[in-house]
Amino acid sequence: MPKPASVTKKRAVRGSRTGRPIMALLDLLGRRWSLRIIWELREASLTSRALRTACDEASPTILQTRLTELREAGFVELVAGDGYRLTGLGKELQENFLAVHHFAERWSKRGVS
Amino acid sequence: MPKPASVTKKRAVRGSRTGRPIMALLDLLGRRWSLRIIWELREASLTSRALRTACDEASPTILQTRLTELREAGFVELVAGDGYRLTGLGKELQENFLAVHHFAERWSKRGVS
DNA sequence: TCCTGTGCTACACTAATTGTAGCAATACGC
DNA sequence: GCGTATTGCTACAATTAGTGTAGCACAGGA
Repeated sequence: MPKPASVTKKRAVRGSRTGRPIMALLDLLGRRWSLRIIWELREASLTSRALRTACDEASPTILQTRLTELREAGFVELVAGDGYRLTGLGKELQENFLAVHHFAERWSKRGVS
Repeated sequence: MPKPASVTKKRAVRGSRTGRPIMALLDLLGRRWSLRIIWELREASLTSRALRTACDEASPTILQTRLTELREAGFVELVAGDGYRLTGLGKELQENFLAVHHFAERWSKRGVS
């Protein structure tokens, strides 16, 4: 059973002190693997192991850290027997990134010097 | 022993080897201050000092690194006498983030526990 | 029982980021 | 000329964040 992770001390999102939510979000998403995790969960829920595989065998330490942060932010949830998946809020965020995805395709086609 | 750290050695975007541009983009944007820089340049060009101020006095070392990466990616350019500004490509990317900005506002209004 | 898979953590190591200081070049006013 | 201020940018030690490997406790299934 998941034990309440009590000892997470520092997790306040940088920029949140400014009172501008975009700063807090930009900071959270600007941490390694955050965007990638949301991206990989875009279609189906994944177990922690499957997510690790999808994320190019990233370190479980940092994946676990990011998952905790994303869960606290309300973007991701852990469903018993089904692994991690996006919440409604997470799906909303992900949809905003679809545009970025399409942009990435166009971007890659340009001479990136 | 501390190694002789030469600057600007490795900057290939992680994930680019997979051939999936979204991975390369997610990795580039997932580095600290990348998203923030694009955000701060959304309306006007800024000199390096002004950008540093806008970015909460972030270290010039990393800002310079990110600016170089973003310039190589074609999102940002340095205009003599006018500082840094988004390119057409950068503006395009930034527009995709407007949706995320609006999302951030709604996100902050929810009980973030 | 022995497997296997899950979420998750410990640990030492390496890479990334920070903070402070400072450089060379340019442009001002004197 | 000289001082001074601003630009883009860099050095470097210290700190923080992330990596990689190993392993834990728990929950089925055979």
